[in-house]
Amino acid sequence: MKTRSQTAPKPLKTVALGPRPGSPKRRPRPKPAGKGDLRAPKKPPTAFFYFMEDFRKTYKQENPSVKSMQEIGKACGEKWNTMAFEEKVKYYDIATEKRAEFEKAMIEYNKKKESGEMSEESD
DNA sequence: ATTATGATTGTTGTA
DNA sequence: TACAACAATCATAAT
Repeated sequence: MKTRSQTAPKPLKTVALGPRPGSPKRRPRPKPAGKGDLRAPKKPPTAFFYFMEDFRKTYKQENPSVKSMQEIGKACGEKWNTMAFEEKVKYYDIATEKRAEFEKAMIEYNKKKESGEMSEESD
């Protein structure tokens, strides 16, 4: 089975990967306190995030002194850009599968919503 | 105690 | 085509 890098072949493009034009402060995330749509499937992490999961472990092992994620984030980005495409494909595959699952979950979520989630809140 | 912020790239939706 | 917003993480600052 070969790597099904469907979306992998071209990680480039999109908008300038460098300094994005006009990047104002990202709006603060809504407080999780409101248990509104906890059942709504959230966007799956991207390949980069999966890579970060592994990277964090390694990074912490070699740099137990590091504290915040910011340094790790930079290190991740730098490493990611230097990573070989073949190694990236591995993460792209995971992300791709997760996206498919996410879409499926979204469909079921919509169905459930129409089913009776609106009038009766089980649980 | 609780919440927002900081940085990183990828994916997606909208105009 | 191009931009805006959001995904996880977690120490830190602020209230």
